[in-house]
Amino acid sequence: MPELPEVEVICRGLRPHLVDRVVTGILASGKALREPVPLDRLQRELVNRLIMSVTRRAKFLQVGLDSGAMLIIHLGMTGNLGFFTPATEPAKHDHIRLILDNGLELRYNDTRRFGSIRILSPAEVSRLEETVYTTTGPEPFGEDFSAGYLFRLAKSREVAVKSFIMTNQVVAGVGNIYANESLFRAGIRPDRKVRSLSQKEWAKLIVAIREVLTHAIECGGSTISDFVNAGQEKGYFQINFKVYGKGGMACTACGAVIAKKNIGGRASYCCPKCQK
DNA sequence: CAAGTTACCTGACGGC
DNA sequence: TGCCGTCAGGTAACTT
Repeated sequence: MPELPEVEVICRGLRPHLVDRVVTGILASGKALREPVPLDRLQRELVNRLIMSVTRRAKFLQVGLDSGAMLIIHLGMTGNLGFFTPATEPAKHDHIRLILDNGLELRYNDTRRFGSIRILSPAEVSRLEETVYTTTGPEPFGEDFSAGYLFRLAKSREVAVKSFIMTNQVVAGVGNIYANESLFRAGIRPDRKVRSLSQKEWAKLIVAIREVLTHAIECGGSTISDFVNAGQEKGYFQINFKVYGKGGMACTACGAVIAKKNIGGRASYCCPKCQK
């Protein structure tokens, strides 16, 4: 489900309700996510600590505690977080419930259980990039995500540009939807081999990625089937999709038929006329 | 070493 | 009605 915009929307929704709160208890389904839920460590290192910050790195949510420890949550494909009253009946696939000191609960729901929850000690937090983020590249809004960086990284490689920008080590947070949409916005075909792109095309693609992600965040993310923010509201960027999920339909810019093909095992869409 | 494939898990949908 | 194959927003661990 969530790519960078959806995680950012959830992050912004969580922050005002979590900062200055204390987790007073934890309930878990007992089912493992991508990794087993470290319930004992959570009881010891999360419960009764004051929450200081809620931030995002790539598609990870980072909850900073007054001890210097940090809770790190990844939503996988179907993960979601929201606030509920204790009286609200738990939903199917609610796996973790954090009881808060303001009478609400933060619930983590994840149908496919591809997400993860980790707790890091202050020592581990000080080595975040070498530990959790070893395969996580630059943030798309950071200054080290530049045309020169991409050109150098790509010059001796043959992979399709769409697979390349979906690789977290290249740039963090761009998944299938926003890779398709960004390449349309940049006028670049998704199956172009990366070594064929000029510095100018990389510069154009960077601008397109930033604009698409920014617009999606402003729209509250994209709701394909079930994404909701922390307040259980849907996003509406999907009404702005130009190519994603539109195979066989007319391009809104030129009227040509949007093509669908498989690139690197993922559904890929492009306008054969607008994208070169 | 880069690039392609498989695996993790549940559910929705279309075809028969 | 149900069974089967396919597909889905992610990513790490394989294989080639």
